[in-house]
Amino acid sequence: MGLTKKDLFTAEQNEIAMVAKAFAHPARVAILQHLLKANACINSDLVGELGLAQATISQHLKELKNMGIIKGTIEGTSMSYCINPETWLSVKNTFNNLFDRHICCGGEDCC
Amino acid sequence: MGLTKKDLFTAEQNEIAMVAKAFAHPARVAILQHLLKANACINSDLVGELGLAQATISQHLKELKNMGIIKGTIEGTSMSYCINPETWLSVKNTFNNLFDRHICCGGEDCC
DNA sequence: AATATTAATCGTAATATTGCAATATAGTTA
DNA sequence: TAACTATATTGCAATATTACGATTAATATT
Repeated sequence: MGLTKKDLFTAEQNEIAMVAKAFAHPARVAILQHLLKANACINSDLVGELGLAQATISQHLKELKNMGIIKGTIEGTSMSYCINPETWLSVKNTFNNLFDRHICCGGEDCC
Repeated sequence: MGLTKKDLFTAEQNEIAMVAKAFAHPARVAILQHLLKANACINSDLVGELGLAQATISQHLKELKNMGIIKGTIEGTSMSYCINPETWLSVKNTFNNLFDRHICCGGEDCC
């Protein structure tokens, strides 16, 4: 059907899936990488940096902001976006908690 | 249009986006979590565990296998899936390389 | 006030994803 | 070899995502 059956899964599973979507599109990865490098930037910076239309960038920024992974503050005449440090750390921990659960293969084959 | 313009982005950005999709659906997260816990499992285990149809599970397993994040070996009459340790480590490193690029905010506000 | 500048939102089109029933395939067992 | 078991594939249908032009809104600048 194309409708994710969220009710079948745990809150943690839905949470991980939601956060992973922040990274699941190259434009959003590019935006995040640019923010990591530049510390902060505005919509028009990204329109120049990536080759996407202003409306498209704005939409990706909105999604990232809804996920809490970036935040925007009014900077004079424009909106300045940056990484949300608290969420960033939380996302890092969420992923590493998952990554570190793989403990098999202490040398021998595990499957 | 709904068509991701991959050619606008770097190989690394497309790679991260591709890998993130493994985690961007709760059913796939559930499958990976089950594999982390059980070490290995077969399609029918997952059909019982999650509430999805056999065909749907099979499709998610196929995607995860295409991404290289799991691998399947013939185990008697059925197909046994497990985490691919090499890819798992590589994905962990890819994400942490990104996570660790956030170095701002040594106490003061960064944006 | 008229005019830029900047970004958000709306409307729409195209493509992608999700899910499942039905069917196909392959190995196993009676 | 016929029935059974287990999984993959096919063929839809429904929903989600991506992208952009056009419009709107809000603030500066002249």
